[in-house]
Amino acid sequence: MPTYSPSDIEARWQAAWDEAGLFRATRTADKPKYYVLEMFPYPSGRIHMGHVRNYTMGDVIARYKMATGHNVLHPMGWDAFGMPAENAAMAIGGHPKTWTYDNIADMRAQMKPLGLSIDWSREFATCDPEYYGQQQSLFLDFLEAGLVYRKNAQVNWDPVDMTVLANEQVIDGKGWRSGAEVERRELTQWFFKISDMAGELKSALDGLENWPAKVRLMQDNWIGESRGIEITFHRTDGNGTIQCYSTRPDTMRGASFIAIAPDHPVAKALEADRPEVAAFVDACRRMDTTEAAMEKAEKKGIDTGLTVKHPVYDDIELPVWIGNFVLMDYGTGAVFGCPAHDQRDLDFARKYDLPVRNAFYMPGDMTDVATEALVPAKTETVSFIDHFADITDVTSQEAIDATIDWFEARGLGVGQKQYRLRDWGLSRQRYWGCPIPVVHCDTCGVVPEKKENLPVVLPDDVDFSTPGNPLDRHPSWRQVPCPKCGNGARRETDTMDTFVDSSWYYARFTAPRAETPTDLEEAGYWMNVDQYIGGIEHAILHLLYSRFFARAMQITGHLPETAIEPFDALFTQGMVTHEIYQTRDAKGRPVYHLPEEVSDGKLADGTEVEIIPSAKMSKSKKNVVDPLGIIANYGADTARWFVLSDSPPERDVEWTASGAEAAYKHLSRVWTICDRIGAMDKDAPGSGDEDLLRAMHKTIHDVTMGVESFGFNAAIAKLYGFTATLQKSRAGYGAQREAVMTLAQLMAPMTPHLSEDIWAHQGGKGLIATAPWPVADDAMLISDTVTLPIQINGKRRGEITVPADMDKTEVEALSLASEPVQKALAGGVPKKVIVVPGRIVNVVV
RNA sequence: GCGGGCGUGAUGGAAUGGUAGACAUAUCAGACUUAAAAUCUGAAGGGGUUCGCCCCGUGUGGGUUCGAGUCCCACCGCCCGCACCA
Repeated sequence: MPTYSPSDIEARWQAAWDEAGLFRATRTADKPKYYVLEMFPYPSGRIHMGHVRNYTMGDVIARYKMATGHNVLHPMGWDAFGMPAENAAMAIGGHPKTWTYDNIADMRAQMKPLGLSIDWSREFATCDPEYYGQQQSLFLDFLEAGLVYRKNAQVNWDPVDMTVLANEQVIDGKGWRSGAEVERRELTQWFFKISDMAGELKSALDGLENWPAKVRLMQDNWIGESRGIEITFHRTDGNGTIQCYSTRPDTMRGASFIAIAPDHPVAKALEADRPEVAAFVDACRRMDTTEAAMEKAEKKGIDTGLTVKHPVYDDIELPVWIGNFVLMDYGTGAVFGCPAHDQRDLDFARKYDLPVRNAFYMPGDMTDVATEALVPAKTETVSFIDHFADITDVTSQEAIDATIDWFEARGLGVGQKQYRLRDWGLSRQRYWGCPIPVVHCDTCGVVPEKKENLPVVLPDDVDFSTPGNPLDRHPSWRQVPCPKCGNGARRETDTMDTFVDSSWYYARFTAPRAETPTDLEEAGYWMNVDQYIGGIEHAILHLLYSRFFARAMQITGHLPETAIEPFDALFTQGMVTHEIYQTRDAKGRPVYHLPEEVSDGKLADGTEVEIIPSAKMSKSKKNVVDPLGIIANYGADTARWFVLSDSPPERDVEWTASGAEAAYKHLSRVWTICDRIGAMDKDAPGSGDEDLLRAMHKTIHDVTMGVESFGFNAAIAKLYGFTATLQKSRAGYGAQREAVMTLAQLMAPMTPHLSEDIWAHQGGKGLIATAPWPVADDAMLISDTVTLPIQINGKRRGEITVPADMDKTEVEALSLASEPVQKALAGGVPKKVIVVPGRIVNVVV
């Protein structure tokens, strides 16, 4: 047999799997189903190591589940709409559509050599009219169900991408993709009513036991529940009321002003008659264009001259101010200011000389608030000053609850939960996205497109020579008859946020060619996704939107009731990182070098490079390793083995040339062992058969546990260990053959090609991919004797080997008789002896 | 500021409260070779040693326990998420 030659092996077995149709999923009644899904890729045109790691993990699970008797669905598709296609069209010419489909073809060709157990017959791209047409159909159903609406709102405007962003897409005041400072603009936009489900999306997090706690917590914080009360303040001029939301009604006695948002209706009403108010409101709008500026902006206000009555103390009147810090879209857009117990209110009060009144003091310290607000922790007890609800000796939280009850009982306010989560704005002023299927008619208003007219297909003849939305400039595409009255009308030119596309693709995979968005029977069988795998960067956006969509699809009859939460288990994998190699040019600017240009810390011309610690692979830093190169040199199995080794899957793994080399060496070693065993004398007696088989069963046990618990690195360590044992074994042919075939099976989820080859060489029946997973024999896991460490006062001082089933008292007697214990006792009597059967003996002297 | 996580050899990392450092990398030594590479075998936390062993050791300090990397408390450092949210 020649040396290990992955390129021959891999192509051959991939063909064999294809021919057997091994990964094509169909419904069956005789096996439990298992749906494993990795977050589908954006077709950038090239796969990177992150993809390799992500899909390899999913593939390990899929192949393992297949071997353990599951009916596995493991699909793949393309998250194909989005800005890069348009940017490419603008930068290098061409069309987003050609660019995208060419990339998909390239990437599919790059992925196939990895030998993933994917059902390619279910493949689709979100930019296929077949897919986005169904998405438009969903949109219309959501619209009818009141889950989508249109409103005029302040939106986050990305001035570089020239489009609107969702709140979730604004990071540190900058666009998530362009990095540009986000501006506020007022536009009419479509919104998903995700905020209606805030409470449900939050409370259901508790049920997601197989999600990382971190992701649940991030979503929890993002949804952000607060309990409080909406209190009615009556205007002293008799012109109605102002509603204020507060989480601290217990400080009501200290209320000394009301602050309303610049866009509050009361403020807007004053603009016409009061130029100084209009000027202030206008300044608020113009000055605070960027999110970043808003965060730093000084707290400013203007007195409206209006006053309201204190809801409890009739004799107190509170001035109404407009404050630049009050947000119209949180709570009621109006707050009461209690300077004594809120730092921001105190700063505001000192600046504008408003009264500061304590509602309570710390026990034993009746000092009035001066420059620092008195804010007790929820569990702290404070001394209230003649509190109207008559509370004494209660914690801050109890005071809040009692006050809410008191207000509600008198009809002065209503207890409420308030969420931070806002509705999801989905309109984007882009070409390369799913058209929003509505028509604007001068007589009928906004009219949904008729379902029989779906899909509303993107026009191909568009011009990218100027920035902005080419659909807007298209000569004819917009002109359509109104679906209602038939008169001339205009198509909506906004397209959907690309996060809409990825919010339901998992459901579409269950019936990718259905003529409705989903097929309830297929979805009922395959959903939910049993194991979802992807990056932590989607902890909020994609996963929250998908959870909303699953609920919305259920309401509109597109998913069965069982599929409320789409992803039963979630695993967030770490990135693949690499060192960065840098030199400086004549002007001292950094110049980066690809890993293959560097050896021994030097370039080919001998220049030393500066090594910058490992970071996410990125083209700009040139710290990238191309999977195709690795596969060409070492084969897919080596790449797969490496990305699973060394680091726990949830953590980052650093790609090193030596590590990749080591993976290849190991696979070669396994190959050589298989070869050696094949050449063995079949009848020659061996020695140590039982030891080898015991080690084998222990490995079956450990690797199974490792794969089940996403401990791939630990499983691989055990496989290294067993390989070394097998390599040194002098056991007979039968035992060695059994050992190497089991080794191949245990490695098969990670290195499927090599495993198939070993299996075939050793005369295994059929394909290893379909062979049932080995089961550890419990009897072989228990040995006859066991070596127990002996501790004296908790420190290891020796060991004894005893029969595994030896009685506890006998073990104790033997331990006491052992040399180290005798030495430590020096003729005395131990204070205590602890014997943990099969584990350890501890003697306290 | 609020919420959460993590600190283990030169490096990546193992370790249901039970022999800390598995496995891998890098390093060193040996075998094979004219030599190198490849391959194989072995060493290796720090310090001491009369070569029997002994002492110290999982960020720091305390605690619980027969026994703590693991549990509890405080502190230090790093990382992540959120933040004008009333």
